Amino acid sequence: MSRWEPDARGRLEKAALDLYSERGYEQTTAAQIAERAGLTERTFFRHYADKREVLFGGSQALEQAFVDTLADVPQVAAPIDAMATTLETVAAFFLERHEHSRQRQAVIVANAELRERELIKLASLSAALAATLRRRGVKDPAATLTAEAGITVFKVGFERWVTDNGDRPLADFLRESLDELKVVTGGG
Amino acid sequence: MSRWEPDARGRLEKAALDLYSERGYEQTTAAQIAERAGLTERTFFRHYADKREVLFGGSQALEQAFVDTLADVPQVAAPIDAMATTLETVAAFFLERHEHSRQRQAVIVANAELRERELIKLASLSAALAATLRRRGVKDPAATLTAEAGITVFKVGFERWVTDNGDRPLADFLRESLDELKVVTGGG
DNA sequence: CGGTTGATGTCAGTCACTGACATCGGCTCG
DNA sequence: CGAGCCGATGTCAGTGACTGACATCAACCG
Repeated sequence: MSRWEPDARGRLEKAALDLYSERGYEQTTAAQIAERAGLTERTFFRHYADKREVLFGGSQALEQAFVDTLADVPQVAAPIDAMATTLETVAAFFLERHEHSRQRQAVIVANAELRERELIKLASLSAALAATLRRRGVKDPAATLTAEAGITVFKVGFERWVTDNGDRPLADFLRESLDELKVVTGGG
Repeated sequence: MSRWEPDARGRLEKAALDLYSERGYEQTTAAQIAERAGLTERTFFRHYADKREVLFGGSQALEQAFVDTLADVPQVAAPIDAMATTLETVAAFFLERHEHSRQRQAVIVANAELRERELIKLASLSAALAATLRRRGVKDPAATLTAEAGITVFKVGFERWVTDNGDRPLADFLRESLDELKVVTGGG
C-alpha cells in the first residue's frame, strides 16, 4: 500500500468541479479544493498551474486525439473533408459524457476567466490542427483557415449538443454545423 | 486649471504598453505602471479591472464600430457579404495604426494571459455580430456561424497584416482571407 | 541495510485586486 | 461670495492566488 491515497489529480478535479458548481468559481479557494481532496493548497498548485487549469485536465488528451485522427485520414481527402472526418471520429470521445460535459460547461460559461481559458485551449487545438494539415501538405493560409473553421464547427456544435437533452450524439450536431457553415460561406 | 493632469487613462495605457514591451508583462507590476503615469496603483485599478485590460481600452469602440457598420449594410446583401462589407469598412480603423498595432500585438502574443484576453474580446465581438445578424433576420445557427467566420477572417487577416511591413492595408488581407475561407469550405 | 526518489507538507513571501475612508479642487446653488 | 456637493484621486489594511526553499517519509533500489 502506498503512502498516499492514489489518483490525487482525479480527486482534485472532482472536488474542484463540485465546489465550482456548488458555490461558484470565484467563491471557491484553492485551499478548499485541496482540503476536500485531502491535500494541501501547495499540492494543488503542483498539479495545476492555476485555479482554472484544474477544469481542463483532459484537454491535452483531446488535442492529441484530434491530431492523431487528422494525421491518419487518407491523403486523398480534401482538407475540409479530412476535418469533417476528424470531428466525426473525435465526437466518440464524448459519447458517455453528456452529463459531465453539461455540468462542466455550466461552470465555465458562468465565469469569464474560465471562458478565457477554454478559448485558449481551443486556439491551441486549432494551431495543432493547422500544423497537422501543413504536415499533410496544405499551404497557408488554407491550413490555418481550415483548422479555424473546424474549431468553429466544433465550438458551435458542442454548445448545441451540451444544451440539448443528450438524446442525439455530438457527431450529429457537428455534421449539421459544418453543413451550415458551408451554406453560409457560399463556397468559392 | 484642473486639479490633476488630464487623460489619466491615456497615460496609463501608454505607460503599460511601454513597460510591457520593455520588460515583459509578467515582470511589470501595476504599481510600476501607475508610477510611470504619475498615479497610484489604486487609481490604476479604478480605470482598469485588471492588469490585462489596460491593453484593451479600444475594444469597446471597435466592437461598436463593427456592430454599427454591420447594422447599416443594406438588407439585400447575403449575410456573408454583409460581413465582408463590414470587415472592409472597419479595416479603415487601422489605417494609421500599423506600428502601434505591431508593438501591441508583439506584447500580446508573448504572454498567454494576454492572448486569453484577446480571444475573449474577439468572442465578445463575434457574439455582438451574431446578435446584429439575428436582428437582420438571420436565423441560427447561420447567424452564429457567419459571425464566427467573420471573426476568423479578421483574426487571420489581422495577424498577416500585423506581421507584414505595413505597405498593404488591412482590408487587402481581410479580402484575401475571406476568399480563401470560401475556397477551403468548398461551399454548399 | 543505507541511499535515493518522488509526492507531499510547511512556511514565508510577492503581487493582483478590493473595500473603506480621507482629501481637495471645481462647480452649483442661494 | 460662501456652503456644500461631487468626482477623481490617495491611503491603508486585508484576502487570496501563486511561488520558492526546505523538510518529511514511505517505497524502491542496489
